[in-house]
Amino acid sequence: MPGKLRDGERTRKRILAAAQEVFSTHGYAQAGVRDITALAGVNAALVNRYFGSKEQLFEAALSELLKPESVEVPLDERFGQAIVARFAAASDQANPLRMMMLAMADAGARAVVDRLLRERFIEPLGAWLGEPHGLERAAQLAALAAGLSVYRSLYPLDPMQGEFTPGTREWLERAFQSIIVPPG
Amino acid sequence: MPGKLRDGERTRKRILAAAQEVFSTHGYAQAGVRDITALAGVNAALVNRYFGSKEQLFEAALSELLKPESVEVPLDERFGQAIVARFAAASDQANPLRMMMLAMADAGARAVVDRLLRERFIEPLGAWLGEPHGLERAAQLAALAAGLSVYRSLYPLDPMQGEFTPGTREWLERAFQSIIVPPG
DNA sequence: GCTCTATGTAAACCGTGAATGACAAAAATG
DNA sequence: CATTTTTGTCATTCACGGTTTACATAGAGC
Repeated sequence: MPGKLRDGERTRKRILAAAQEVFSTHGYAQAGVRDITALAGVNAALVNRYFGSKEQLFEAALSELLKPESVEVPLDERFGQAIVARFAAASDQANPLRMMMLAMADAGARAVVDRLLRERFIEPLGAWLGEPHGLERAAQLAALAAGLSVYRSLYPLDPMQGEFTPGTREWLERAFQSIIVPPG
Repeated sequence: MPGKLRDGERTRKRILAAAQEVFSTHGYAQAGVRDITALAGVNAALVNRYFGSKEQLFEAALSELLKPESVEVPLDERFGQAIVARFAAASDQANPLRMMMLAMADAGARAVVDRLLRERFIEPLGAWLGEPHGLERAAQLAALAAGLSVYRSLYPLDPMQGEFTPGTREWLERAFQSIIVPPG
C-alpha cells in the first residue's frame, strides 16, 4: 500500500476511473452513484464532495476521455484507419463514444455531450478539414463513428467474434476517407 | 365527439399514440407514464390496465411502428434512396429509429429493441440481401441508418436547415447502395 | 502531544415515479 | 329497471436514488 491511507487526489482519481467504466457500460441514468462508488471502493457521499453532483462527475469523466492526449485517434489523414482500428478493439472499459451514445437519452447529460463533442472533436476536426463544409463533414465523421458504435452493439449477429471481416473494414476505411477527401 | 364517452379501444389507441410521440422525443427512462397519459388526456393508471406495465407499453408502441405496413421504407433496391428521403424529413413525432436509439440506454427497453429490430428489420432484410453475409450487411445498413439519426441530432451545426446538402445526400445514397450491392 | 484541517463513514432525507387497490360511474345485457 | 361488466378516478404504497447532514478518524503543522 503506497502512500497514505487517506489521499484525496487518489480517491478522486479512483472515482473518476470507475465513473468512466460504469457510464461507458450502463449509460447515464442507469449508472447509479452507488454503483460507481462501490466499484471505486469508496463511500457514495464522496462523489458530491469531490465533484459536486452526478452530472458534474459525468462531465469530468467524459472531459478527461476527450482530452487531446487521451484521444488516440489523430486528426489527420490517418483518421479513417485509426478510428476503425480503435473500434475494432472496442474495449468498452472507458469508451467515450459509447459513453456519449448512451448518455444522449438524458437531457442534462445530453447537453454536456453536445458541448464537449463540439468543442473537443467537431470544431478542431472541422477546422483541419477546411473548405468546403469543414464543420458539416466533421459532423458526418462523428455520425459515421456513432454508426460504427451501434454496429458493434449489434455485432453478436455477426458470425465472427471480435473482428471486422476484411470487406467491412475496407468499406469503413473507404467511407471515412471519402468524407475526409471528398471526391470531385 | 363521435362515439361513446367511454371507449376502451379508443383510449388504448390514444395512449399508444402518445407513447410513440413521447418515447420518440424523450427516450425511455425520461419518458414518464404521467407525461404520456397527460398527452393522451387520460388517467395514469390506465397504462397498467391496458398494457400491464410501462415496458410492455413501450414494446407495443415500438412494435406497431415496426409493422411492415407502418414502415414506409421498402426492403428492396429502393431502400437507400427511401431511407435517406425519410430521414431528411425527420418528423420526430413517431420516429422508430430515434425511439430505438434513445431507448438503448435502458436495459429493459434495450432487450425489447434488440429483439424487435432483429425480427422485424435485420432478419427479413438479411434474407432479402442474400449471400454473401446477408445478416451482416443488414446489420451494417441498420448501423448506417443509426448514424444518420445521430447526424440529424447534430444537424444544428449544419448551416442549412431541414435539408441535406446535395453532396451529403449523394454520399449517403451511394453508401447505402454499396452495402446493398457490394462491389466486386 | 495538541489542535486544526482534510478525509472518510453512516444514516437519514427527500423527491420522483411506477404500480396497486378500492371505489365510482357509465355502458351493456337481460 | 335491475344487474353485471367495462371503463375511469383517486389515493396510497413502495422502491429507488441523489443528496445532505452529523459524526468519526487520520494526517499535517506547531
